[in-house]
Amino acid sequence: MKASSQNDQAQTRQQLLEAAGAVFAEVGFRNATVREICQRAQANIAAVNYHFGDKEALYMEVFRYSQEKAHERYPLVPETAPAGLTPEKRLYFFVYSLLQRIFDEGEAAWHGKLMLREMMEPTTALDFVVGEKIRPMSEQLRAIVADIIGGDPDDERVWHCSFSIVGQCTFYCHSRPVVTRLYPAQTFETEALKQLAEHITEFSLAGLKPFRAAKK
Amino acid sequence: MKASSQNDQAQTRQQLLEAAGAVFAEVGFRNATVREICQRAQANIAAVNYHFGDKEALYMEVFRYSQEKAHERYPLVPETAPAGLTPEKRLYFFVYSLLQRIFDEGEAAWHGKLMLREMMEPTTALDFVVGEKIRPMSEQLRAIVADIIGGDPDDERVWHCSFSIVGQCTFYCHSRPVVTRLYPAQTFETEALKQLAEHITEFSLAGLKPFRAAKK
DNA sequence: TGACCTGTCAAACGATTGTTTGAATTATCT
DNA sequence: AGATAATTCAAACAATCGTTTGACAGGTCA
Repeated sequence: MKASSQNDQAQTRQQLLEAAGAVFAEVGFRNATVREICQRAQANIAAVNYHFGDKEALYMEVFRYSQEKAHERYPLVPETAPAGLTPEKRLYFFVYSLLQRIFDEGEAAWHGKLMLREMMEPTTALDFVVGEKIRPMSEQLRAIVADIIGGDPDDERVWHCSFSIVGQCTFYCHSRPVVTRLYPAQTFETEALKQLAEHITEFSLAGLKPFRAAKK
Repeated sequence: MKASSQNDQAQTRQQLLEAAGAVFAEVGFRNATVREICQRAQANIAAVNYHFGDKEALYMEVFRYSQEKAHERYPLVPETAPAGLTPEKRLYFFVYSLLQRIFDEGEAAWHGKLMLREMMEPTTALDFVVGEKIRPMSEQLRAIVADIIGGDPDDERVWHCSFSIVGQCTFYCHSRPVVTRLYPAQTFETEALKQLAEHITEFSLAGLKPFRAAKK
């Protein structure tokens, strides 16, 4: 049939992307095998090399693909939060959105996990994702922090405070195996994430206070 | 000669341990090759299997070995800080000691990096290190936090606050490639670590304030 | 000295990796 | 329908992995 064949063309590529995203996120680039990716995608072993060239090119494509998915699911704060909000409310939205990204269990979860792996063992994909995604998020957060404590978004104080906030969020993901062993009561479903976001926001808003009013 | 042979016996084992520690810390367990370890240790390819059985047994031995090294270099806070200190001072010592462990560049650095890798891809070694090292550190930190905000060290509030503190510390290590790309001004030598410890302590002490006095 | 244990070494083993090949199959277009 | 291009497939490729093997050297104890 015509329809199925047309689908198959793009479908194999798509299935390879999704299967590769899952596998790369689970075991990392080097530990991922082309055979398993093709098996999950119900494609032939040669499919990766035919459609993408080699394993590394597939990896880069997966990065771009997963970034789109993550962005359309969890847009940046300015797009999702009503304008004119207080900086404190904007901080809460930022934290909650970041936690959601990180702990998403579905397809959009690849991006978070892939980024975590990039942080440990950077490849050329990291430069891409830093410039494309992380830097805008950093500027956004630093703008919020600067609104709260005053001063320029490029101040060392603002940088360190924003790192303190992001560090609290990423910790639960980076150290998840440790957290679950240490404190099994901690879960990561929707309601728990909300409580976590509230805690981190409250802790951070209070933590920012001593850094206020240092206006030159 | 007698001496050299006796030395060689233990010496090969020792060199294997140190070489393996370096390689495992650099590229992780699965990506580390027995050939490279033996090459760095100036030993034969069969040396690992002869002295340790297999690659995994070597990995566990490296974990134990590096833990000893790390502990004798950066003992826990109660051993290094004078007793009777205020909880605020003890928190600073805890933060600074943790940062030192994490960013040590020498031999003792293996342990920190190996632990980071365990958190991403846990093996059986993680259970060992959590029970042996991380849990005591967690209890220590939660005792400090409980001293500051009151309540039981097992309160959910205390747990989350201690995670907020540790998260700030580990962030710079977990996300180091991102931090250096985003904010190249950030360095990690002794003086910078001290300033970082001061910032995190100040941020955290202020952040703890809203959680005080919630005594039942 | 001669038997015995310990440790080292080069060589090879089987398994798995990413990639390539050439034929078979399917879709596209005149 | 027939020719052409695109895609899939099983099989094999060379390279690398952890591990095993058997020969060889040196020290110990009878």
